[in-house]
Amino acid sequence: MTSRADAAAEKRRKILAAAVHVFARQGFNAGRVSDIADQAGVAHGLVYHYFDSKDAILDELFSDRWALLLQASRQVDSLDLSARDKLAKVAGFIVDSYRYDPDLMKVIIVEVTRAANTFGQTHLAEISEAYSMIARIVAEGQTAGEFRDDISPDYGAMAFYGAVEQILTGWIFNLLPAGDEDFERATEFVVETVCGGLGMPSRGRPATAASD
Amino acid sequence: MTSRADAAAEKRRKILAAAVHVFARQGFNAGRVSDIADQAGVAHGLVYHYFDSKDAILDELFSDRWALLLQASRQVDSLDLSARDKLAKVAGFIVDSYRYDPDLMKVIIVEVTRAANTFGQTHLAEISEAYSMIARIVAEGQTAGEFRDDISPDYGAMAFYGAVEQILTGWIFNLLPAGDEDFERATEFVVETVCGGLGMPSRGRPATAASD
Amino acid sequence: MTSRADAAAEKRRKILAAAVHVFARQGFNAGRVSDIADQAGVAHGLVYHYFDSKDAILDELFSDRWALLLQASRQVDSLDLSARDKLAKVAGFIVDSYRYDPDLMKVIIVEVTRAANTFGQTHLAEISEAYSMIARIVAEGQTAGEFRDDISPDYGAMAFYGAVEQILTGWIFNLLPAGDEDFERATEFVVETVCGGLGMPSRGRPATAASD
Amino acid sequence: MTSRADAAAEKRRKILAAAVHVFARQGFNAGRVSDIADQAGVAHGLVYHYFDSKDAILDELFSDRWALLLQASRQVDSLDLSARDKLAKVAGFIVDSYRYDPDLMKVIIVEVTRAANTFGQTHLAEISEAYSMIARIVAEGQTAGEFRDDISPDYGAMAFYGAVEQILTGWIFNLLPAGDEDFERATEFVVETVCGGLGMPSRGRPATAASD
DNA sequence: TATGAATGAGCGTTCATTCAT
DNA sequence: GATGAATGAACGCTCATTCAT
Repeated sequence: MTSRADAAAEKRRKILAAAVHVFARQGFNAGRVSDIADQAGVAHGLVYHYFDSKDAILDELFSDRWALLLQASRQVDSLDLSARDKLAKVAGFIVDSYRYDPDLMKVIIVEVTRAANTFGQTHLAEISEAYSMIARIVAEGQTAGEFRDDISPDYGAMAFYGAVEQILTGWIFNLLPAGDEDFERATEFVVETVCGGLGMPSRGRPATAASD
Repeated sequence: MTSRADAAAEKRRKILAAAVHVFARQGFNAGRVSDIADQAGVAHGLVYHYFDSKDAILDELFSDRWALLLQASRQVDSLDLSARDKLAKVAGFIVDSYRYDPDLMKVIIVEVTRAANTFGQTHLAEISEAYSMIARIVAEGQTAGEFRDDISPDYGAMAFYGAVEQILTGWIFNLLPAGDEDFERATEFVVETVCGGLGMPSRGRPATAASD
Repeated sequence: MTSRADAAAEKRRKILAAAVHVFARQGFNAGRVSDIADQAGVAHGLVYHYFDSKDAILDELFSDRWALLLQASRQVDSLDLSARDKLAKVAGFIVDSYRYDPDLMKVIIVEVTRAANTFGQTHLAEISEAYSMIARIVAEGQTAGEFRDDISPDYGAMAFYGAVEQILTGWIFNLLPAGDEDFERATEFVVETVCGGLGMPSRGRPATAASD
Repeated sequence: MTSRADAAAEKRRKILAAAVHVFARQGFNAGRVSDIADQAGVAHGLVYHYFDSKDAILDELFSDRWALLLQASRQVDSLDLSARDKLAKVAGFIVDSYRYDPDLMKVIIVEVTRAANTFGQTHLAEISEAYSMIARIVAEGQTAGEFRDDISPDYGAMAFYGAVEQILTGWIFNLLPAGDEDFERATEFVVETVCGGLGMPSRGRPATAASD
């Protein structure tokens, strides 16, 4: 009975997947609606039956995936874990997102989270919610005495998220190896770097910060 | 004597500045060549007297500024400083670049360093040279016993650079306060986060990493 | 059933006809794509739905018509006729082409067959095939003893074709009367001139050439 | 004393020569004024000191050369020669013109004598004067009983001129060999073809023309 | 004379979007 | 739902011409 609705939903998904493919390879601007239609195997007019505009496609692509990230972060935050482990789970989720669908994450990172004049602005609320969520985890870590409190949670969160996104950027640009084991170690490396610091643990606390 | 040549060079600079202005506000794609000409107060044809194409303008904008970053990094690396202080100087240079000309750095970050399909690809060699330079500083820190050596210098460099760029992104998106004191503290925060770690110093070595 | 495809093909033909009209009056360079669209009564964007470029329109215009000329020449050559009658048929075909669609032949002659730097170069193979075909007819006439053999077939062919094209040029420039009877006599005149010669038949063979 | 005027005239000639070079290689439309200036080794603004416009350059190029042709034809006509010999001298002059300065003749043939919408129209009077001159020679030949009178002098003239121009076209397109001996034989071939006819002299009068 | 910076009209082309079928 | 013909705003770029120096 729902076969018709199913078929429609199926087409819709096909178009979204095609858009990911096209945007990842050509970029949002260079990727034409007709390229998406070709990739999806439909007439390009049909794209407008399912979506209001080319922008709307990227909007949906981003929002859907980002909602998962927000949901995952929210859920992680509610668990009874150390701040560090929470950050590890968030980083893991992002890395796995890339691992599972690199094209989609590439599109999101390249076309949205840094696109200050276009989609980044449109989705600013969603994006900053993720940052806030991470900042909250950091703040909780500080409150719990797990994290030092001389670093603003906002800055800490940005540093953490930036480090993670940059690793993905490294994969996107083919500057970092992207084998299975690399994905597995990446999360650990990032968390270890941001939480443990690059410096030797024995080396006492940052003289620089103290003396400054 | 060279007044005519000077005037020409001056116009050229004016067009570049106008391009920065336009690209920062409208983005590279939405920013029209005629917008740049208007902003520079010249006929749009003149833009093509000084530049081969719209692309060439952004290329030059990026390459000129990035060359300064590479040069500064190279110079920093040659100094007799701890790895941490070297990273601090590099981060400081990037932050100051933004402080001195936020529009230009916004353009670079938004339109180039993450633009995997367009300018990022074109300038990949220059971009990755910066990453390599940072990785070298990390590696030297490891060799000197200042940094732990269980984190790949490449990943460490990416984490460090990503953290810095994300702070700038925060400013660009107006998500982080961007007053004078903020600029001043930012460098310290990032370096302290990446080198010292968010975790409490007393907390010994990362249990996670060790047990994993 | 194929009404839609038919309508599309019809539009395509309409655009080609409009292009002939525009190119014949303004020349290829001065004739704008939007002029063609206006003449065809369509939006100028549609021109690019059917053709790759403005150049492609002229390419097709030429190639289609020239193919007919080549085909006609080929067919004529296969008939059991004297060389003179074959040339008469070829000349007649060209004259009739002009008579039937003077604008198209004007475009071909003005924009292609003499355009050594642009379209003439592009279509050199097609153009020279026509010359070769004529040269072959001349050569066969020589072999058969119908034509004298002291004139290179290549030169003879060029002289013949040049004479024909020049008559058309005369019509194009309005230097020769172009009434129905003129078209009818033109072929005869050209053939008679080139085959029979302007000189008096009784006058024996070229004293000049011999004495020179 | 006139050294300054001489120098100026020298520059002027240099620019004309450069224009010939450029127009012959790129065509009138594609050849830019700045290309001409480059070729002449002067600033492109200077071109406008000597010429009113780009068009004016080609106008002068054509008119100067064509005036020589008209003058030569006029002079030939005044000589006491057979019509055939007069035509031979005219053809020889044209062939020699090409031989002496192929680029200039290429420009004239490609950009003017067939350019019905642009320069051909502008110079129609000059062009048609040449045709008339040739037609007069033919007519005189008929009056003198040297040429048959069943071919209109106008058509005969067009056939003759077209044949000559087509030989030049063959050289321009590299379809005919263009060695010294080729130049020498070319005139003879054309005159022999047009005056003597391709047909065997013995062959009596054209049956076709008579019966048609 | 000579330079080349400056102008701006003009054109080919692209492509998101609409809509009749 | 599905097609793809049709639209037209928009934009990068060219280049003849002008003119201050």
